[in-house]
Amino acid sequence: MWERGWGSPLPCFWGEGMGERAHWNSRNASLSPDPSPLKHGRGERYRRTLPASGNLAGFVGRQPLSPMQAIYDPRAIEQSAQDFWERTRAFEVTENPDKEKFYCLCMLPYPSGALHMGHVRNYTIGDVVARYQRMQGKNVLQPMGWDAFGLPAENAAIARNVPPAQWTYANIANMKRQLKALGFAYDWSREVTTCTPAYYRHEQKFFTELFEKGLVYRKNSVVNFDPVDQTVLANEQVVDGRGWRSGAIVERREIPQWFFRITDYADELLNKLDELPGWPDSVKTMQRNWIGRSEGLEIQFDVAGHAPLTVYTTRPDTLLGVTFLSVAAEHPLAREAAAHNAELAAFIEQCAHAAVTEAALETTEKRGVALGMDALHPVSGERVPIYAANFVLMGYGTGAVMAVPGHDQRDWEFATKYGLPIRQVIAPAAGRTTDVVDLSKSAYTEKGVNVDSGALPTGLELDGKDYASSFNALADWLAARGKGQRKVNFRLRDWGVSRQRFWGCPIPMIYREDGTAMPVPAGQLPVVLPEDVRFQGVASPIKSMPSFIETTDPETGRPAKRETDTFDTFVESSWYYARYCSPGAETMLDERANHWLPVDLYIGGIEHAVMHLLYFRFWHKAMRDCGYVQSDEPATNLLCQGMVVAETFYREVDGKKDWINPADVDVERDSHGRMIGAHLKADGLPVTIGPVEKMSKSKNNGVDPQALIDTYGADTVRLFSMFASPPDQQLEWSQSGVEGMSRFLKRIWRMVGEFVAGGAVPAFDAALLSAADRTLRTRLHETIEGVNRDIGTRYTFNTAIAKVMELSNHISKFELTGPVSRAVLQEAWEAIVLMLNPITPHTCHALWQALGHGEELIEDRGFPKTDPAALVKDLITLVVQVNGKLRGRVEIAPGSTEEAVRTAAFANVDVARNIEGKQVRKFVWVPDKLVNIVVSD
RNA sequence: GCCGGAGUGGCGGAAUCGGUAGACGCAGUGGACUCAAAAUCCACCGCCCUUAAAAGCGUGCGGGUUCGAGUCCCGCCUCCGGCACCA
Repeated sequence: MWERGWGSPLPCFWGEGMGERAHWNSRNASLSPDPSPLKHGRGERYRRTLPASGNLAGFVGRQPLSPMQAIYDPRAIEQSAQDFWERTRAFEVTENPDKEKFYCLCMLPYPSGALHMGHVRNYTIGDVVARYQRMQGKNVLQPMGWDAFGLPAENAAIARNVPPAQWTYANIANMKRQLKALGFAYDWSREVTTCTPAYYRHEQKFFTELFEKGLVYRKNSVVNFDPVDQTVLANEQVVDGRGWRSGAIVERREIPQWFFRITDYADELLNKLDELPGWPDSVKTMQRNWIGRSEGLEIQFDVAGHAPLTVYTTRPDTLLGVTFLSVAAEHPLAREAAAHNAELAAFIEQCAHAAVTEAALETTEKRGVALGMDALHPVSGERVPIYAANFVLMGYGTGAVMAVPGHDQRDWEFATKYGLPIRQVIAPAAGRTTDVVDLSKSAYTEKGVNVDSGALPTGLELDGKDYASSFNALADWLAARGKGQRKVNFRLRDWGVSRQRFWGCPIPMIYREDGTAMPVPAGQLPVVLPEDVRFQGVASPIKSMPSFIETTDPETGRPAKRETDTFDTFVESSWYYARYCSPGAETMLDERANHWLPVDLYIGGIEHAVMHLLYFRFWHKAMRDCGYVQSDEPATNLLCQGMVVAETFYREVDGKKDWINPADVDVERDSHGRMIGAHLKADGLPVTIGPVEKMSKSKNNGVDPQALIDTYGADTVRLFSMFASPPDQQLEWSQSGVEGMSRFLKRIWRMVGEFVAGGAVPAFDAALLSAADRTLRTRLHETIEGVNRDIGTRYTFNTAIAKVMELSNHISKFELTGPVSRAVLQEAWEAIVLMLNPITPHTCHALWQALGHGEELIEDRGFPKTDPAALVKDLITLVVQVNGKLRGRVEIAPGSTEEAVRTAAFANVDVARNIEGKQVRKFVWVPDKLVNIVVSD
């Protein structure tokens, strides 16, 4: 494990012997100290010390100021700052019409037991933005809560024989303590826990409202069924086609389930994406593709003696190329044909055990069996065979598709495999001369012009027509004969919310004696999930609990049964953001929600790009249509963070990899710093270096944030998570990188200490600035400008930190040269503390006091502002290229004319050498930036 | 399979609107301080050829556009996220 401990709390304080280490003022000893009176009785402060850590509880909250200790002691600093925030309720907010609001929201955590680095990263990003926005004078809401229902609690309950509720609440307590230790500026008075009736009662009520509006319905849908455990399995619980616990071959089963009509909102969910400029393009593109709006035709194929088969296609132009149809294995037609076809029956049986995920469907080998039935082509009247195929699912669309092997690659592969005819009816359009059509090698899938359509009925000419014309011709012709119609289709499917699990919100429905369903009346809500339960096996306890199930029909008083399924946990996470705005409200939301919504910045993992973020948008629109909110969209800006990854190490034992935590490994490097080997600390023997992968239990490469906080302090952990990479890319964990951040904080601490120990600060007077003072001020204000842009608009916290580091490097080289040099340094240090405050708030809370201020909330001080006068420069460096290659630099006044620049450029000795004896062809001038002299021999 | 990303020194990354590739940090090398170590401070640090200077090469691979490409276009490769019951 990580080395723990806090270094030695040396009784050594600034002003008592460390002063001569302060190199800038020791070099310039004659310039300081200033004899003028001290600002706030500085001298006295250095005589007070923090008590030894461990005795802090009695200290914090009563002493007015923490004196500055020579050694950077994160434990004491962080405890003191956190106590100050808690004591003053610094981050509790109420609606304030006089201030601009900013709602900063992070995706709420699942209480799995302990924080992981992904949480730390997510919540640090949120906290940096929240504190920064507060420093911009805004009224910032930053809440936190718990996505407390879910599968892992049931697994823990089964494994340890504790009720899921007990496990969940214990995890919440632990993780809340960890969040507080990281110093996040949350308004905890708004905390929500989704597994409490106080939360889910509103969701049950809203569900019944949606039911009354017709936005909820019940239909059959496929699940994974474990025949041994007699239970429904999540996709994650199916491993290689078997139940993860029982090992039984999983079966597909159709059971009735509740659905939200999210497809009613498909058009709005799609169109409103165009009005979300603050969302990443990648997420909007994924959502567009997920919704998948398409325009096509629904076409009927007659089947002798049966109802016609309806297929949907976006390529009706290829209709004359149809050589067979495919239906799902569960299709009634296939079932009927199987009655006297053993091969087909066996195939259907096999399909009943196949995985149901789209990925599995698309990647498993396409197979099929002929039904021995034909359909009639609606245009040509030809007989085309019908196949049962494993890549068509009942329930998605009509359960039947038309196959055009000449112009669809999947159909081509199927036809090639089963010897079905492949017919070309599309040829490259004029101008597409590079297209090669060789149907013996692959399908031609481009849109082109129709050819070889054969003998067509009068009034339907296709040959020579392009995609749009043949689409229209066929749509009209088929519609006139009742064989087809235009149809807008969506890939998006309705949202199935029924789960056959215990640890979820009960679906508030009642089944009457006649089997019809009705919602639980408002007066009888909430339907409370019993918390004190023990699992007998793996099934949900309420499914065999008469006290839960048995009820009465509220209209007739006759016996009735409750629904025992619970909601998908995405339901709870679809509206928590709104509930934060109305804490304690008797209804789901009250007027306060409209004050705070929409969320100004929503931060979370990219893995939620489609499902959660689409449900979240859908729910907001449904709430709007029920009168709960006024806005159309839940969040105006979205920031998706990357994963946290780490190196992996392992040893092979009997061909099995035994993964070793990076914390337990020492790495050897060669003289260039390349990693050449690693060995286990415990036994000194070598281990194999694996790839860099997402932190996970299975690869044992997770790093415990708590151990890092204990060793380095929360600010170091926060600083590292923000510095190591930009928020939207993956973050690679590095032990030495964390140590580097710790070094930086210690260095800043020491430098501020040395500066303060240098004595009083003269008043700032621009007229007295030396050249060096002016240069430092220019750098300072360039930094302020850059950091404002990086944190406020670009969200590139890594470059903001780099800029502050660069500035601190300049300060360490800065020499006092004028009467107001110390005033410039005071300005610089105050600005640095303010700029770093969103990222390392505890350290900055202490440094701010060290710089002569009282204990106060830095957020209310405001973020530093750029002084435009400080940005003005006398000379700038202009780059001179010859034929696009850098050959020289010239110093020139900003705003110089092209002629002046040309003269200076040609006068440069390095440039002259490179153009000597050559002819100047062109002179490219980019004002105040560069010139490019194009020459030839 | 489909959808969306990413690929730059030994490593994480910077280059913000097509204009100086490698900011900042880590690792490493040399030095100062120390009895010594740790800590700290100073210097160096893409590759290649060099005493040095200068030149050449260099942003996953192959082409293209441009005075100029990490950045734009076309075609690939590899890795990562998602694919509807993990959250």
